Amino acid sequence: MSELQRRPTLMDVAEAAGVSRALVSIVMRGAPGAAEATRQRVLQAASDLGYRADSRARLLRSSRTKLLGLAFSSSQPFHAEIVDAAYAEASAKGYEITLSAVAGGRPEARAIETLLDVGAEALIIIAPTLSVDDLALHARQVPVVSLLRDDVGDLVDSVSSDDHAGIALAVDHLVSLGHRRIVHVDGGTAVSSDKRREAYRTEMIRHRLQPVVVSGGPGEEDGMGAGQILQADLPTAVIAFNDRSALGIMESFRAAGISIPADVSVLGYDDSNFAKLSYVQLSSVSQDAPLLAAAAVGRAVDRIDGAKSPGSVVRTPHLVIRKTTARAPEGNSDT
Amino acid sequence: MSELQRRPTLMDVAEAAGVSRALVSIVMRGAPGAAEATRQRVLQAASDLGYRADSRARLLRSSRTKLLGLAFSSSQPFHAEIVDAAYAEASAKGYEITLSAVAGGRPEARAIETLLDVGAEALIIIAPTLSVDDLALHARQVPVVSLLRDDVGDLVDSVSSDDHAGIALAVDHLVSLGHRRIVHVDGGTAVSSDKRREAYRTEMIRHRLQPVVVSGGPGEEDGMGAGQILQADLPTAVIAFNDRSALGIMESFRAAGISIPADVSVLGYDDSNFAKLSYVQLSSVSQDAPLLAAAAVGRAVDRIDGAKSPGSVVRTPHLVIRKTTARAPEGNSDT
DNA sequence: TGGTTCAACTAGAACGATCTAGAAGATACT
DNA sequence: AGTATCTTCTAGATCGTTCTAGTTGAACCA
Repeated sequence: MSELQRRPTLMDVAEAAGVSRALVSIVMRGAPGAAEATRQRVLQAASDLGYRADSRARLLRSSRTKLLGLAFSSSQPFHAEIVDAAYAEASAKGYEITLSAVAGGRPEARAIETLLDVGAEALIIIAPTLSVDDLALHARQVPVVSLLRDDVGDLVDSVSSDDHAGIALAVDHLVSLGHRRIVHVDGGTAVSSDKRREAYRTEMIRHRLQPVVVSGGPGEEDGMGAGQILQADLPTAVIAFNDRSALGIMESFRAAGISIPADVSVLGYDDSNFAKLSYVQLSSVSQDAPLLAAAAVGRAVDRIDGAKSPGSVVRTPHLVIRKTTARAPEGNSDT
Repeated sequence: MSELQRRPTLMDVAEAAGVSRALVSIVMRGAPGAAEATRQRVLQAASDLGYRADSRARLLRSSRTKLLGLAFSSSQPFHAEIVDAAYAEASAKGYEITLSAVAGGRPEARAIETLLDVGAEALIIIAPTLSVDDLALHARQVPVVSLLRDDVGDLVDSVSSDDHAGIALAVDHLVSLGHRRIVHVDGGTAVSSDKRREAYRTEMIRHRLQPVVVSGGPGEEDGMGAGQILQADLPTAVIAFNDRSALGIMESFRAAGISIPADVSVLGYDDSNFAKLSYVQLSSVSQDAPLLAAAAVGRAVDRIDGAKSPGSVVRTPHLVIRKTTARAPEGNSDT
């Protein structure tokens, strides 16, 4: 019944159309050098046979794959947003993207192997955890672009978001609303947690305010825990490490009857999809996934096309104000 | 400085080791037919040169890619869970997986093209939206396994979860807790919404209870809307189309001061990652992503290895009871 | 001694595309 | 007419592997 027939080759199409292999190749690539009539005849034959070029053979010969390898972590919603955007950008530049996920039992190194095996011409790695040396090793073979991490040595490109600027936006926004007691719930050991914490400290001091950091983490649970601690001596505003943490903080406040933003303002980071939900409406610092993705794809393509030296691109995040931040409550002065 | 050097080939290794190309090939594949001493010499030369087999050439020749193509939707967290599990299962069976995402501007057809282009030997498509005819078309070329959808004709395999059994579990559970006024908030136009709604109806009738369906959808917002409606005449239990909808329903109840599960029990569907969160603790019907993924990969590999006819596998979901379901409140009799 | 068997190795043809160089035929120019 | 030029097409090499069919030489046996 459903037997798998051998895949037709250039030769089959050539015979069917009564021309040479080479000419079929010309027609299929849309290259110049074929008469219009013949072109039509060949295309007809090809579609009759259900011909589809074997990319292995094609790429073996031409050594161009037009393929960008993208390694991401399947458990991170933010990565998924970047993946989406990368597809769009790549296809606009005439490239395809192959994905490889870093999952539970699947280390980054493995994901990269796979990408190279299918012939990616460049690697885009979201938040690489590999050592600088390992990254450099791969960079000798193909251009490597690191996304969301910038301390990757000078052999690999990096595209990242300016954490300091993001936190500065957050602090400025809250200060301009009259807040003075602004606490930061940090990301614990998560990537870029250190940067954001330090940025928070310097920005607070710049405003001549007292920085207070409560330790947290990247998940809702971490936010919950931090929220409990904060209730003992409630500040007027909280800057969370990310949106998920913010969600936990808010949940803990709500359970205690603390109202947001009347009693306390909460600001997230990432502007994740769920921040937009009607019942969340979380104000957040947006890293703008589409822009980051576009920049990464752009770098990768430039490098493939011969741009000599790697460089680093830093994008400035922006603030998305929704319903969880408001003016500081009256008569709440600090130290 | 960082110039990309030409990738070393079998020939280079052969010269370095002073043997023929063929022998190097034998050694690299670990095939029998080389003396131990030579084998070591070749391996040494290979690692000195940093040799890594060109899979395009290899696969062109052997016409085996050991590659499974997996198409998924990047915006669905549940798909991500399946992807994770599929990786593990595939590598246990000696296969690699290439991913292709169905994203905003990127239709399923495009994703499939890409998978075939890189040489996938079989296609696993999560919740395919393609027509039965289109699927059959691809199935003539490679084995195709449909995940989470079973009406796909008899040329393609399907692995799905038994929606009727899942809903039956849900209804039975609530009935056993003494609930009689159980409402279903459906999934609107979402895939398998019809099936779950019908299953709910028959199961309710089987228990001689009055089925009541409120129309909803797959997102939190849809749940919110349905929650508002339900408040007018509160039932003792709600079965949501999925977890996200359940979350919306709960949020709407909470805002109205209705307590869960004291006043009303809420049951989700999917057992998503967030259902486990400490402040959610949602009871839910689990479709068991790892099992589904394993079954799909298993089918794909069997078909590649020559299993003749496609078949369909249906897995039975199970119930995960957490904190949102409890005994029905006393003295709340129905019609 | 001469034949068989076996392990260790190699030459060269695949695989299915692209690419280079050139042939054949039509057209234009002097 | 003779030649240059352009378009359309083709033969054959090539990419880096694997595979088939050997070849070589040593060991074994009667």
